[in-house]
Amino acid sequence: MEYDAYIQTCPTRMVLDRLADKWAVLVLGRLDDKPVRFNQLKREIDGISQKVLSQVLKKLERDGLVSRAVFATVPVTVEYAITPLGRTLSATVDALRRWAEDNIETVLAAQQKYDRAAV
Amino acid sequence: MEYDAYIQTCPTRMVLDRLADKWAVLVLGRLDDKPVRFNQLKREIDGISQKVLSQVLKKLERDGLVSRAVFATVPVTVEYAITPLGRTLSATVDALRRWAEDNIETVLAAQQKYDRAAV
DNA sequence: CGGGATCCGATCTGATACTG
DNA sequence: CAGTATCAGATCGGATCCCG
Repeated sequence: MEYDAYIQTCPTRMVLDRLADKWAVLVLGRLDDKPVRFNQLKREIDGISQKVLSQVLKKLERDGLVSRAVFATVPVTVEYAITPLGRTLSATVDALRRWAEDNIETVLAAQQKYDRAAV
Repeated sequence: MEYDAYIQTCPTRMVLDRLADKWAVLVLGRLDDKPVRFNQLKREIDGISQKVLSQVLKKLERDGLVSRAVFATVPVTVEYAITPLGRTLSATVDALRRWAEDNIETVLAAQQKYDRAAV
């Protein structure tokens, strides 16, 4: 209720709120290569429901990170593509991806140590 | 149920799941300067409840991103600090922060355009 | 001071069904 | 094909009370 207003005052929080949706990151990553259609995205992103995918795409489009193109074929074809703005964000997220891959071992080790101590 | 098992196979998803918690990022950012005590954190991070703060700190500690030091004062003092590992992640997140600040105008403009069109 | 335990309403999700 | 609408279940988050 007041959070929406508050969020506008903090850009970082806003962007993080978007990325907080892990699906958004996966969708963006998937679109980074080339435009993809709705059901193809659904098939390629393991575990996402069509409802959530549709919601995520709408948010990404609203933020100007993804574009939506409709082709008047029968049946209709809709292609989602990453925008130049989306691409710059994607590049930034890549740094995070690298961090994750580089440090996953360390994190997993820390978790195991923590869990053993907690018993 | 099976998601926990799945997540282990994808480092990026795991790290994103941690950062997906917007509070985690805020806590990490706040600890980046210097160690802080529990209630001080609660006061400084606007809007967080003590329950959520406690949960977030536990997760960050489990991941080895934050350390917890207890001092036997009366009453007891607990100080949370960022670890070297946490610091490297924090640096990566900073890139995201910069992207957010640099592009917030563009994103807000896109949102307004989208909302006008949707009417 | 630094939390844990509990209750409870708000939110999110998945599954299913339907449409242009 | 590309979605929207709906409903029931799971999860989350805040508020409150309590303890060492």
